[in-house]
Amino acid sequence: MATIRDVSKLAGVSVATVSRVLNRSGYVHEETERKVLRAIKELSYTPNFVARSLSNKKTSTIGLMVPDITNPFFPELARAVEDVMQLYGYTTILGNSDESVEKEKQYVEVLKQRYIDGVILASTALTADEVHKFGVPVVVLDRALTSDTIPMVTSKNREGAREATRFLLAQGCRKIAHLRGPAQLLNADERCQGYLDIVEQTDWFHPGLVVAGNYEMKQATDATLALLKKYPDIDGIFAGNDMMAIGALRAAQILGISIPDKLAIVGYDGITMGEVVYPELTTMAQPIYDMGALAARMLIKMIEKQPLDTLYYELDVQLIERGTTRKV
Amino acid sequence: MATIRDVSKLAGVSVATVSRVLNRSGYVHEETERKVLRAIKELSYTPNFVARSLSNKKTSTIGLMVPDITNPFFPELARAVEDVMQLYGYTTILGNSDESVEKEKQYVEVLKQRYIDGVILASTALTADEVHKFGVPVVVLDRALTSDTIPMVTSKNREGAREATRFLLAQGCRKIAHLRGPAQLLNADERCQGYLDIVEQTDWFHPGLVVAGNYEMKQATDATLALLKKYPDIDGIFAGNDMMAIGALRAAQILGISIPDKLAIVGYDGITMGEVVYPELTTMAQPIYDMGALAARMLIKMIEKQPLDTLYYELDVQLIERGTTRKV
DNA sequence: CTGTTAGCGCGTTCAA
DNA sequence: TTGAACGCGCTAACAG
Repeated sequence: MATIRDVSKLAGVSVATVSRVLNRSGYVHEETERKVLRAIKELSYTPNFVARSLSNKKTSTIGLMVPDITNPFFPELARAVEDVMQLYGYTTILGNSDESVEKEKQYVEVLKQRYIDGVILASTALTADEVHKFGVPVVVLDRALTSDTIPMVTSKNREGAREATRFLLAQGCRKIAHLRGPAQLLNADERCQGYLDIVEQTDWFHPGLVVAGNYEMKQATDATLALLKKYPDIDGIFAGNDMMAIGALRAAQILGISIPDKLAIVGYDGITMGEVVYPELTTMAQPIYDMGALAARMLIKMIEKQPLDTLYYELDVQLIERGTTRKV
Repeated sequence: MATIRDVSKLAGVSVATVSRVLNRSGYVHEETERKVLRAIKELSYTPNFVARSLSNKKTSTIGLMVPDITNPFFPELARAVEDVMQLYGYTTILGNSDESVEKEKQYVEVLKQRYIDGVILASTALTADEVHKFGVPVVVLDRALTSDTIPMVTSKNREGAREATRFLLAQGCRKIAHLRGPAQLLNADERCQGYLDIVEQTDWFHPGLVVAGNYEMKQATDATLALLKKYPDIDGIFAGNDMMAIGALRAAQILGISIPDKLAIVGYDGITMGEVVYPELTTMAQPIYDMGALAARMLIKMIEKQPLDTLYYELDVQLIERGTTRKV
């Protein structure tokens, strides 16, 4: 690998000059620039990022922490982040935290040793304080922590949940249950709240219609089986995420309940899996890709010290009507 | 951030000595070591990887190139790679190539600038020659290129396809079709070959039973719709991957063909999506996680200049019987 | 406009 | 067993 020194010799100039044309910093005579460029081409020189990083303290590398890339919500997010980063000349390091606060902190430490420029935390369980201590630019994605100083992007969980529930009502459902997500997660709370906003005042509502879940399919299947056994007159289910909605669908299929005629189901997320089940899942879709891309853009701005016009983005969600609800 | 110099001052020794205890290289008096360790702790010093990399030419970072992390086969692979890398103190950079040879090459160049230690290429379209030119350790995963000098891990595609087809036969299927993968991919060829090995000599076989596909669901649905219309007596389908198998299942559902009674389906891969459809997909499962983990281990060995006992691993596949085939 | 030189933080001879 | 000093490749003053 040729170095900047080789180039400077071949071009008959100093390394500083080469550095200048490389970084478009400072003045360089046109003629000189041409010579340098020619030398660069001839040696097929490419600057060494590590050396540059050492003096710069900038690596053009960011970290993306997800709970588990295997969880169907995150690949699309990761894709979006990577796409944008790539576009701006950044490289992205992937980390799985398994929802463990410890692993997450530890990972960030490792990344800091490597002079990482910034971090995107998807679905973190960290507190705002802990995040501040990192000392590197951070954007938080999805399951937000509560803070008005940390840049964040989410979707309109509560409003989306309301809309989904209203939709079920409009479909003619007269007893709607909710499979809620894990208690520690803010977004699970918000979605549950949205559901309650709509149904709490109805004459048929009672707390037994809200069932605890963990965002996973298997558990949701079992829970739904039990739920439908106890309350056979339930004719609508709003699930806190798509995986649980699919779990509910599975339960209905096991019980031979016809979907969507006897039971309508609406999920939340808009992951691809909703399209492979049959009937296909009606869902309140988050703009997953957009969320990732936006977070990436925000982070880049922070890294490059540009001002953020908004610190907190709450993106719109959109109902996608498919087979698990009736056409109206 | 404290530097090695700060530590050396506090401990009253030279930076060389600190370096020695840090890397367990050379002799250090026990007493001296204690002093150094104490200073390190006191300053909560942690070595700067970038500086270390510059003199080392080693970054403890590897690149993982996948066609698209959004494709359900790859998250599990990525997870495995990341887990192992993490375990050995490496960090992994994720890249999506979109199957483009150009993007892939370009990405590797970027990574080389960053002194990446090695690369795992999942499903590459590069030739052996091109890979050699990289000049960094490489392990190729999944859709192998043909070369006996590049370390590689795959699964027993041909044998697995045979077994899957035989299984369908044993189920009593009397006319089995095959949805094959893209022509450029070696593994698609191998799986198709395996299918042919079994059925070519039967009296019912004819080339019309092999249908071209692209490993995607939508196209497989359409293809299957057409296929079943043309040959209504098909009672078994072996798909080149799970997504196409799910597409076939969807086609059957649309046509109201009862699965598995009238039509049995077997996929290939063992991705999680096979478990969310109903009936659940019978599939010839690859040990995806193991493949990723193995590739990661191989790469680490190469990086650390340890000898590889085997250059080419072909892991066993395993039939997972689920709902799209009858119980025998 | 251009060159010299001092860091960036750490590893590694080479002497002592 | 320890320390001084140079090199890794590049950026950024500071002089000219």
